[in-house]
Amino acid sequence: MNAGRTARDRARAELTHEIKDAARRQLATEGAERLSLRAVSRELGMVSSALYRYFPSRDDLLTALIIDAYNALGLAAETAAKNAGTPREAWLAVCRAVRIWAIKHPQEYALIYGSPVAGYKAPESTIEPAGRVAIALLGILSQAQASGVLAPPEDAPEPSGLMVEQLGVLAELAPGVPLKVLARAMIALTQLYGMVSFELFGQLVGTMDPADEFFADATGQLATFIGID
Amino acid sequence: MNAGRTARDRARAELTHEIKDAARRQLATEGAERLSLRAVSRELGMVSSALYRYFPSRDDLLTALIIDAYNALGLAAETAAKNAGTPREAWLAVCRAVRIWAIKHPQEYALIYGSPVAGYKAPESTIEPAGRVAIALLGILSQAQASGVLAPPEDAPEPSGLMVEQLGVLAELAPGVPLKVLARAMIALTQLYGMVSFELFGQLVGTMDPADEFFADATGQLATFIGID
DNA sequence: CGCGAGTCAAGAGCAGTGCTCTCGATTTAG
DNA sequence: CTAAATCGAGAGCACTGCTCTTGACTCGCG
Repeated sequence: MNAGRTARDRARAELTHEIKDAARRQLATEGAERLSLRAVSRELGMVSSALYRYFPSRDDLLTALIIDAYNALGLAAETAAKNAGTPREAWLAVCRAVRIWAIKHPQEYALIYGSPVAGYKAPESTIEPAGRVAIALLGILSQAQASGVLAPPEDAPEPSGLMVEQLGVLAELAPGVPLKVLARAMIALTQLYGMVSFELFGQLVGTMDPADEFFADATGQLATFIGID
Repeated sequence: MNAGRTARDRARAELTHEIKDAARRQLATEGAERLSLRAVSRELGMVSSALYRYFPSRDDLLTALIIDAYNALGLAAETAAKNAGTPREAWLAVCRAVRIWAIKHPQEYALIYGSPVAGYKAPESTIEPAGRVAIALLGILSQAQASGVLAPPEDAPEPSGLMVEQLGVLAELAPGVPLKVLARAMIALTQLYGMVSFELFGQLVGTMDPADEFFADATGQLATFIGID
């Protein structure tokens, strides 16, 4: 617990949290690039310079929000995976969870999967939370493989060249899953985010919008494409 | 020709072009949200307020850049389609052209396919150039259908419900192409942009980066998935 | 040709931004 | 109890987008 810490430490942690909350509120209404330290400080009734005691720069505040967003999305994905039955249901549930979270938090989704913020360089600390969704999906594949419901399509080409070692990195997180299945999983993963981004960023207005049916169709077809029966 | 116009008109057109060029230069080095009207005006040796005679606001300048970017990408895609042999080669060539253009103009790609700019509402004038790549791909499908090299996979599910009329809009641009092929084409299209965005936005660093082989593999597999032999 | 209307760049100015530094007050730790 | 660390407040700097006014220039109509 935080009982061992001083009053100042607890106050600091609380204020840090309040700052992020206010920033998130402003993020939702104004968007990432209009997020203003001064506006946040105004909302909290403090002076703008005081914020710099908690976040050394605007970019650091953004980094904190980015990490929180990755973790929130990752948690949503992991929860969906845990509460599903068969591997196929779990895969589809994770895809749905990603989309639903994105629709519910469009600005935060844009923050992590949209264009990188102006010259902003993502620090090391973001890459671990950024991988949680992918890891959840790989875990489902691994489980499907173990329970024998993974039917690698014969017509899938065997990866070659550089891809062998690139997919090897993923294979460590999904032991026993054939490389050609992992290659198709990467295709499905990029399709998932392409589809969600298109929907959120208004790219399929006039065609597949609303995208509920298209989304269900696509994730289902790609699950089959991967070999999750 | 512009011979019929006055000296003032020609000067205005030229300056408009120079402003966009300078803005594009700054876009490439600074990113979209750090694009500054004052910096552009400084580079052109004029005063910031003078720019407002040419673009009523920063958003209007961005809109002009967005339209130019859509058109440049669309032109690249159409050129690739024209210079290819078989429909399958044309399809793959368009995919490659999109990726290459995106890599060569990352900030402009981010401008049109990244997160929408802060509260910026895309005007009507952007939707027509935005469709050029999709229309080029649909044209290839139509051509493949006409020349009999389109082999709609039997295992592809028949679209139902709302998707039927949504895909119907696309069907007008690709007459004769079965709806289930169009559904898979939309899957391939969203995958294409998801893959390119992931690569450009640094999302697959540590896994599939560099992405050349993965890109070739994915586009090839999805072309087959659609039924373009 | 001449002159009014339209167009232009320039400048000052407003409200807002991120960020730095200094200053007293408060709290912590030795 | 005292010295050090931390805190919020405030002033200030260099920016930003944008508006309004001013005086000069150019165009086209009569």
